[in-house]
Amino acid sequence: MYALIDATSFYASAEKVFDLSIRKRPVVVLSNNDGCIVAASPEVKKLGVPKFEPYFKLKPILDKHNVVIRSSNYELYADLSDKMMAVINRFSDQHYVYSIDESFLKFDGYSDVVSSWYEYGHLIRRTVWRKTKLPVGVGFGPTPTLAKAANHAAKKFVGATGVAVIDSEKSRKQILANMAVSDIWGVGRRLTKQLKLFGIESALDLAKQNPKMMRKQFSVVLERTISELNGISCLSWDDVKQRKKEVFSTRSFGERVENPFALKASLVTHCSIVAKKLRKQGSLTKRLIIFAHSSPHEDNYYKRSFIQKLAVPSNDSMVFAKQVELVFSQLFQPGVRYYKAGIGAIELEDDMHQQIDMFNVSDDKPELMQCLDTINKRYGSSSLRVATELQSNQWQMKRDWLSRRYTTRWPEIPLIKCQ
DNA sequence: TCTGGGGTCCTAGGACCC
DNA sequence: TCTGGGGTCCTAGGACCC
Repeated sequence: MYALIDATSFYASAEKVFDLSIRKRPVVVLSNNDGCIVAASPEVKKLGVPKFEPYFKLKPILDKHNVVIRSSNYELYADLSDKMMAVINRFSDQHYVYSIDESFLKFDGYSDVVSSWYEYGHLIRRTVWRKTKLPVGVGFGPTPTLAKAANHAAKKFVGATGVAVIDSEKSRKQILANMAVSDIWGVGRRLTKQLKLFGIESALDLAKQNPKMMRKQFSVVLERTISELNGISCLSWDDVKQRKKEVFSTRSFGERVENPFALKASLVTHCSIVAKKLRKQGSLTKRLIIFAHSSPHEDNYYKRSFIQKLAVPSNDSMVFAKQVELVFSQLFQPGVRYYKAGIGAIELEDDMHQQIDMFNVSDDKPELMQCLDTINKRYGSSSLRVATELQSNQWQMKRDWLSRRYTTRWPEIPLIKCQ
């Protein structure tokens, strides 16, 4: 049995944890740079505000309903996420954190201990709420895809209680019949449109299709989804937990950047972020993508990108930074109003199975990186940095409605006023 | 006044080679 | 008589997710 647990409108709910004055009010959270709406509390969803639309387009509606606006406070969300995951972790010996607000639990041999999954789900919900003041939904199913579907039912169906279980043919059919195909994990806009041509509207319609035929017509991915919907596990636990095959760090700028120091500082910062992610999952990269471009919404769109092959696979921040240094004079074009830049690591390898280099040309300093990670983990992620990152901060993002970082900064700790 | 997220994976198509 | 393969690598763009 699998469970999928996720927080309801996580960012918006996270904003409400320490700010009681907005607990009952409609709240939206904007993406980096206050660009788009990325989270909306249930009160806002009722107004029909679409997600991922630019904020400035929806401002009139939001103002009209007196909606609270917040910038992404990623430091706060990441910390609350850690706390939430720590609580969820108690409920199974197999736990995989799938995203900042979602995680899978797997239960092998729990049937003797758990008499009712439904009750168990509510126990999880209550415990997470008591410990973190975050509302979560819990879905159980025999495959990851069905657990996802149950989670959807737990939150969206009429009379939903926050927990739903698929543990019989009856419950499976009932939930899938009431679910649109577009709500299935892995079925997006395009596929929905194509499936409609086949008369496939509900999740159950899709589940009834012949997997082999659908593979021919569409893809292996859809074949797997169909099997999963029928309770046949295709995504093994290891698949779900698979290492990333590529890792990126990109950011658009708060204001257009024309200063080369600012552009370089941003790229080197992305190097550090990517390298850290690689070290965390135990990977090395053979190739690095380095890119920067102007706004695609403006005239004279300018984009350059470089693919750098590394002599020896690496996950060293300094080695990556050196690659930026190598291409920078070709990358930077004076007069271009840069809008966004980033770094990507592609062609990843396992760092445990590396061939030793005969000529020892590697510049990697694993001990230094380990030391850097340890210090940054203990004293905050920006304690120790590559000097180039600090040459300019003119590329930082815009965050006009940032809340306090209640749990990670002493000066911003919540205050309780006593009368 | 002007404003438009971030991450990962897959696929189609072209270049190039034998 | 008329016809013409298959593999690898690279890249851009798109699909999908949150």
